[in-house]
Amino acid sequence: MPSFAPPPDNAPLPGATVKYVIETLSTRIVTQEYATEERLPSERQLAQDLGVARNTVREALDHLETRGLIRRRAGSGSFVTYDPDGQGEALSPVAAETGPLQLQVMRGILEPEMVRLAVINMSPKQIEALSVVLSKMETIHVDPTAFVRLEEEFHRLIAEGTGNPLLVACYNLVLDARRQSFRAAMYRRHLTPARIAIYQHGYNGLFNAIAARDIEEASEFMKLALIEDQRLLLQEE
Amino acid sequence: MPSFAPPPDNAPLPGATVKYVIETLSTRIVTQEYATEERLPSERQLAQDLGVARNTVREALDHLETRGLIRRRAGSGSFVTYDPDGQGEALSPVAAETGPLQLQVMRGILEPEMVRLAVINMSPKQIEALSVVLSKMETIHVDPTAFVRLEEEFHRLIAEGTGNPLLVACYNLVLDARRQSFRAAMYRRHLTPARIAIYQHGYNGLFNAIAARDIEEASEFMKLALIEDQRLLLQEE
DNA sequence: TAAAATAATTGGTCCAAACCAAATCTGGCT
DNA sequence: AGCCAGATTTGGTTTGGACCAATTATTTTA
Repeated sequence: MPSFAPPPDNAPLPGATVKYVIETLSTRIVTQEYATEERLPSERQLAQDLGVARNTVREALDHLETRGLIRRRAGSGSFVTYDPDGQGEALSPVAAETGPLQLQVMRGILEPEMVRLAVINMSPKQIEALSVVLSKMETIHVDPTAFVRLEEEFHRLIAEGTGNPLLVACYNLVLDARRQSFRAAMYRRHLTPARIAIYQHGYNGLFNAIAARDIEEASEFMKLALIEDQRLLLQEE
Repeated sequence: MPSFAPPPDNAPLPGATVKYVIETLSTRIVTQEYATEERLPSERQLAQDLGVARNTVREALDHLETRGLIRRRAGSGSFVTYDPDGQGEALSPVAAETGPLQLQVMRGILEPEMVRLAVINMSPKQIEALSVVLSKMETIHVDPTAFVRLEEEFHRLIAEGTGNPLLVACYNLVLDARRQSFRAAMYRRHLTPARIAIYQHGYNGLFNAIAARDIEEASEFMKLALIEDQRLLLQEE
């Protein structure tokens, strides 16, 4: 008989160990805990540290490699290829032809519903991952590039929290377009420290609403973040 | 020291076992030794027959699944999805892992808003194109495959009618997933002539609402079509 | 000191076993 | 017949261990 209570967390629950490792490592990479070009610990070491079998670590690394976050060399090690300042990241073609207004429209459709689904479906572990990203965000006060990157990770985690692969795929397109828009905005120095502080406050509220499983509150915060982005992206000068 | 003699073959040589299994199985599938829709032997059986571990068989099956040759259902078996009669348009990977319920959720989010934007933005020429597809649909009374294809075209035109490339890109993913779901539904002969007639009536009303620029009416018809699809895709037998 | 041999480390591949959850099959009951 | 409970089968996940091949570090040797 299945129990109503959520799975007893903290240690990876059966059937989700690989995902746990993927989450853990990709977060460390995106947050530059493992810096670009850096060698990450050996598979055997990671296995021991994370308390899983080496096979499991390998599966996770396979995933990271196909996602282009790392590259592996036999006998040498696994190296971070993910580059935050990736000028060279190939944006999907749709991102190029999507204007800021069209982006906002699409986000306005997806995000409020997305966060509702996420609030309902996110596991404690996923919420924990969210909090990790949030706390990293709170340490940033100036660097717009780093902040936007973490913001994106935050959004991605919410999308994945819905458990809907189709929604995740769609939202990835949205995030691509968003990244492109923000690149221009950062170039114009619109993302000032003052603005960053505003965002931090908003995301903090959003996270608390999610953690408290308050659907409407979370949806409202999501809309506020969207409006804030709108101010940033659509302002003309 | 490497030996001059060629590797003692017949049995897979070390370091190429997975490839050997992939080769063997994909050949059997493409040559229809395992026919389309047929269930192939269980993983444990294959492992024994081919003289390898079940793990190795699984790795090979993973590969075949991502290549779209087979589909696996826990507790049921692995089935050949490869269809030599070229209909086999490669579905995007997300379509494969999207369940009918998840598809419905995503459509419920996108379509009502999408049709609103379309009603506002569609040019007379685009509406004309819609009417052409609609009249083609009305000539079909039996053939589910042809009808579904036209239906998809109808939806695609609406998406393009929004003038939002990002939305179009997202909705293409949705249509991919929808096509995959409908494939199964058609196989189970759920799309009967009676149902087709119901759809035709609905699409007719939807078109009239769009042509009349009646936003709310169009959105309502769109929701009705979605509910009808829901009946078709989520019905159990 | 420089080159060569050797050891240690690292990712790559494969195997064997155990357990889970979903789906299916089976036997007995009404 | 029809239904239901339990045994069985099937894919899904994870563990742990063994060996290989590429690389790097270390030691030995000329």
